[in-house]
This record gives sequence, structure tokens and C-alpha cells, in this order.
Amino acid sequence: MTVGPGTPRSASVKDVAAAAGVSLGTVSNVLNRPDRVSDATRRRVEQAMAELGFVRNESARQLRAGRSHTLAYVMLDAGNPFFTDVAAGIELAAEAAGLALFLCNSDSRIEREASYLTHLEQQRVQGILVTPVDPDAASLVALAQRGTPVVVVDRVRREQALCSVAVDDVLGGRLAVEHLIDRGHRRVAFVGGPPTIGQVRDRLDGARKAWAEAGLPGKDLLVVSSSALTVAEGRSAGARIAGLTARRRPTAAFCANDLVALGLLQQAIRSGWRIPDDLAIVGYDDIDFAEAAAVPLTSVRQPRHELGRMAAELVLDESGNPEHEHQQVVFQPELVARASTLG
Amino acid sequence: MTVGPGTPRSASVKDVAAAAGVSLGTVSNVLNRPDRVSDATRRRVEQAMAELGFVRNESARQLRAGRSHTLAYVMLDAGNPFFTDVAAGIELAAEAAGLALFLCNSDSRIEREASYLTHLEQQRVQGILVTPVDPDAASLVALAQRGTPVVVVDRVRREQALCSVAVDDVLGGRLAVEHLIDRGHRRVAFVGGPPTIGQVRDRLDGARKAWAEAGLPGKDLLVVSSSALTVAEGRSAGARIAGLTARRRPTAAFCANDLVALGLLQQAIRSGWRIPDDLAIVGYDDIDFAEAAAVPLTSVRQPRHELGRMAAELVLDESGNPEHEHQQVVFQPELVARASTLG
DNA sequence: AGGTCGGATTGAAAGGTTTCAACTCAATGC
DNA sequence: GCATTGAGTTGAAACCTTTCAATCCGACCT
Repeated sequence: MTVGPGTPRSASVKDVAAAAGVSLGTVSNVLNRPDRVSDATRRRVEQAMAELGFVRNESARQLRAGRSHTLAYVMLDAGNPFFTDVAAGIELAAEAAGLALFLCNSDSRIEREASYLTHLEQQRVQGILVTPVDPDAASLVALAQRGTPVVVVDRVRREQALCSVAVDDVLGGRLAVEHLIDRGHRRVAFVGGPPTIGQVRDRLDGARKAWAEAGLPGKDLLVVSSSALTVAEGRSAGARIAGLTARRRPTAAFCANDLVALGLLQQAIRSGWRIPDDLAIVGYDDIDFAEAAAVPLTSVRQPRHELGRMAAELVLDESGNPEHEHQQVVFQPELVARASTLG
Repeated sequence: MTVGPGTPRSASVKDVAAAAGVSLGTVSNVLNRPDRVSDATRRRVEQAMAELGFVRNESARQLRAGRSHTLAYVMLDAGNPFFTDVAAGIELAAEAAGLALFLCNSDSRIEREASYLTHLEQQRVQGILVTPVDPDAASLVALAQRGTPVVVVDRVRREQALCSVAVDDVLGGRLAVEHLIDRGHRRVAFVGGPPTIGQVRDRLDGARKAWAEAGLPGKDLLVVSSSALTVAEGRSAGARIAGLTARRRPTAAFCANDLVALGLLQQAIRSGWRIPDDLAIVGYDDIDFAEAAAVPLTSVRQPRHELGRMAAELVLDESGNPEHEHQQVVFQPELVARASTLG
């Protein structure tokens, strides 16, 4: 009945077959093609399974079948709500396809990312979604070429060797700055860095384009660079802005992500500034905490769920469709205006 | 050399053995006991592996060995920073033990939790950590009895059938309210719910004990209940507090978690209150966003990393040590005082 | 020369599942 | 009464790795 502690390893189909007085092929049929088995036999087998506490051995199953029932997402930072929201989108698609989704957190460490990718490849997972530390790494292509479907999430790859799903960051930067120009700002700071991050470069790029197209002088779009996209760095940027002379001080700031924007907002409030009268702020990502900030944050929203869902669909297509062709999907961001710029 | 797309399933030890002109036992030795193989042979085998793009098949390995190199954490809500921090602690211990950690998000849905637990059991993972939707479910004990080590995280179990790791929530509630009493508050609101959540009950319990021990009248500790522990619910609670008459309105609020506290804080600022002069606020969990709030939040800190690390160590002990005994570990929380109560 | 030792290598067996060609047997058709 | 049908059942083979007892062989000893 119940199995005491220290029991030998769990029952196998063979044991079940013996207990039910059938062959092991029949047990397998009960599991995989119940319609081919007579009702009486099926019931007998099911009862034997229950009594023995039979648990299918997925390893053996996978070994035989060659494929698993699992998808994995190797994320850059499980602590950043943006990525967990992307993961939620992936999960939706995985669930619909009847697959389990395992999340792995590389925490931006390249050796941990590599270790997870190896582990997942050895497990023969059905597909890997990854937001890589280095989106141009050749190891990703090699991985895909050895047969595991790979989709790059939230990073664009120049070449066509892999599927990727991303959001147009140049457009996002443009939207943010056009909004600020519309609101009458003529001296604006871009806060973010380091410039090695593709996202940061692109968002700044878009900001500059919008600025130039409005005919405004480049020197009035100043860059306040940070060493990471964190709350702490946002605060420190705020302190630097406070240190500027009144003539140079910007009337608005566009931050490379919401964490930075929240830090900046916090520092601004500490300095006694009114938001947005003394300083308007635009963030990026529109994480849930953006709306919940002391002054609700205007932010550039990315379709996070869509991003995840599309990535999952691409990886499933690559895994199941022999005519699969690699695609680079780019979504459009959208500005969500709130009190931090609207007054 | 490189393997084109549409290649048949990857090379096996047998293929490597053939390519290197050795037996398959030798290939296995190169992988598992390199010291037993002569240098020349080892090099030849390694080269063959590289040329064929050999990838170990973890399923076959596991099938033979009976155990995997994986731990899993089934979390209640991947979007709550508290749980991702616990996961980070688990990861530390898993990494030290040379195991991979897979995260699964049940999203508080009982059927998804069940589906993940089944999947993980079938995969024969080395251990499962879980913050369950229902900590008293019998299915967890059954799972453990069938042979998979299980540790309950952040929930206490009455009986001794399982290991569990938690933080003393009664003490946490006590600390929060004692702090408020120390700061001179004599009318305090507890904000949180629903009371079906064990944490909520315990924290309120602790609050009441501290209140009674200070000799204060029970009616001055009012309960503002919410239907979930979210930012939105915090805002709504704030609105309800604002609606109270001046005589009844509390001078301080103790929130069941930081998300609620952040919502309340936001609403309070909108109402034009000064924090903490018009309303002091204490949160719970001390998530990173608590310190980054517009008014840095006083909060009850739980040793999140420790929680995760200890849980992982218990599950490893259960998996490796035949003399393992189930333990209920309870950590002490700690109050972190910040501007939201200190003025 | 004969014997011993030990490092290096071998190959069969085991682990649990799924598949599939082959088989059984009762019912149906002629 | 014999052939045909088909639903139900069977068991060997395959998937890939690891282990371990057995074997090989060159070096060393007497």
C-alpha cells in the first residue's frame, strides 16, 4: 500500500505488468494508447499502478523517444520584473503546447549561462529560449547547429543563423523624447549606461534622432552615463544632475530603464524637487512598479508577454516544423504617459 | 566538421569510440575517470568528440545512475522579488554542490503546481523545494514518501513528515508594532489579507500580542483587510484609511508585505499626507524596492538568502544522507528602520 | 626463461520505456 | 467446416550510458 521510507527505487512497468498479470507491452499501451486496451485489462493495470505507486520514468521515456517535454528560458536577471513578465508570456505558450517550462537564472554571469546551456543541451530539452549576456556569441549558433532549437529573446542578432525576438529600441527612444519635446522641454538628459549594452545604445540613438529632427541643438541633449541599469545608479545620476548649474540643468530626464528612473525619482524627491514641474521623468519597460511609484512614471512599454509568447512559438516551430525558417521579429514599443511628465 | 542542419540525432559514445578506434568503455572512462586512460588515448578520444560534436545524453546517464544532477524550486510567484531572492539563495547552495537549479512558477495556481511536481518527480530530480499554494496538502507527503526529497519553503508544517524552512512571522509582527509603539503611536492599522494566508494571520497575531503587552486597548489596533497582497490593494486600503474620521484615523500602518505598503505609501502621498508625520508606514519582506521607494520604507527583513540556502542544504542532506531526519527550521526576522517611520 | 605485477583497455550487462511485427482467439461469412 | 477478420495482447529490440569483471601486455623480478 503505502511505501515506507528507504524503499528500493520505485516500481517500473515490468513490476506493474507482473502485478496485473499482463505483459509489459500492455502496460505501455495503457499509458500511451488506452483505446487499444480492453476496459477490464485497463482497470486492472491502473489499479496495479496505484497500488505500487508507479511513477513514469521520464529519463527512460526520453531516451527512447529522443525528445523531451520541456522548454527552458535562460534569463539574464530573475530579479528584474521585465524578465519575469517575459517568462510569463513564454509560459502561456508552453502550457498551451503541453510542455513544462524551466527557468534558469544566469544572473548576467557568462559562465553560469554557459553551464546552464550545456546542462539543457545534455538533457535534450525541446527548445531553449535565452536572453544572452553576449548576444553575438558564436556558442549559441553552435548549440543550434548541433540540433537544439534556440531563440534569442530581447536581443537582435545581425545574421540569420538564429531566430530572435526583440523590441525596436530606437523607436522607443524616439517616442520618449518626442513626448518630452511635445511637453515643451528644450533641455533633456539621457540617463543610462554602460554603452556596451545594445539597448542603451539604441535608445540613445532614437533619442538623438528625434532631437535632431525637431531642429534642437545637440548640446541640449546631455548624456548622464551610469555604470549599470539599477536603482542605485539612478540615485547617483540624480545627485549629479542636482550638481549642475541652473543654466545647464535639464528640465526632463529620459532613463534607459525603469529601475534607473525610480532611483532618479527618489533622489529628485529627496532634493525637494516637484515632479514633473522641476524635473519630468520618462522610464523604460513599464514594469508594474513604474505605475506604483510615488509619482506614477511615464514609461515606454514593451509588449513583454507578446515577446515571450512569440519567442516560444518560434522555438516550437523550429522544433516541430521541418520547413522552419529563422526569423527576426521586432515589436513596436508604446509610450504610456503618466504623472511624472503630465503634471 | 561542422554539422549541417537536418543532421541525424547527435553522436553517441559508440560513434566516438569507432572514430577514435577504441572501445566504448574507454570513451566512458575518458568522461568519468580520465586518470585511468593513457594520455595518448585520451587525446585521441577527445579529438573524436570534438569532431563529431558529441554531447552527453543526460537521459541515458540518469537512467543508468538513477539520479539526476538537478534541483528544482517550485515558486508561488516569480514576479514577487521576495521569492526570486529566496531562489538566489537556493542557487548559491546548488551551485556549490555542482547541481543545476530549475525554477518553476506555479503562479499560485494549484493545478499548475501539481503539474510541475508530477513532471519533476517523473524526471527523478534530486530534490524539490516548494512554496506550496496549500502547505498542508497531503500530496506533498505522498511525493516525499515515493522517494523524492521535498522541502517546504516559507511555510511551516505542523507535522514532522517533511522538512520545512520558514521565518517567525509572529515575531515579525511583534517587532513591527513594538517599533511603532516606541515611536509614540497609539492608534495603528494592520493592513493585509486575506486571512486564509498563514503569514497574514501570524503577523497580525504578533502585532496583537505586542499591542496587548504594552497595555494598549485592542480597539486602537484596527484591521484594514485586503483581498490580496498587492500594490493595488495597498492603494485601495489607503483610500479607505483616508475616509476615516480624524478621531479614528490611525497615525501609523503596519502592512502585511511591502507591495501593500508601497501601494499605501503611494496613495498617502497622493492624498497630500507627509510621511511619517501624518502616517508612519511599516512594510514586510524588505524587498529592494522598499529602500528605493519615494519615502524609504521601514520594513521587517526576512533572511531571504539564508532561507533559500538552508532549504537547499536540507534537501541535499535528505537526498544524500541515509540518517537524515526531518527538521523544521525557523529563522528570526529583523526590523529595518527607515524614513517612513523615523521622519 | 618463467612468473608476477599493474596499468590500460575491453565488452557484456543493466537500467525503464516505447514501438512494432507477430501472435491468439473469438466472431463472422460463405 | 474452413477461411477471414480484427480487436487484444505479447515480447524482443532499440535508445545511450555506466559499471565491472575479465583480459591484455609490457615491464620488472628472480
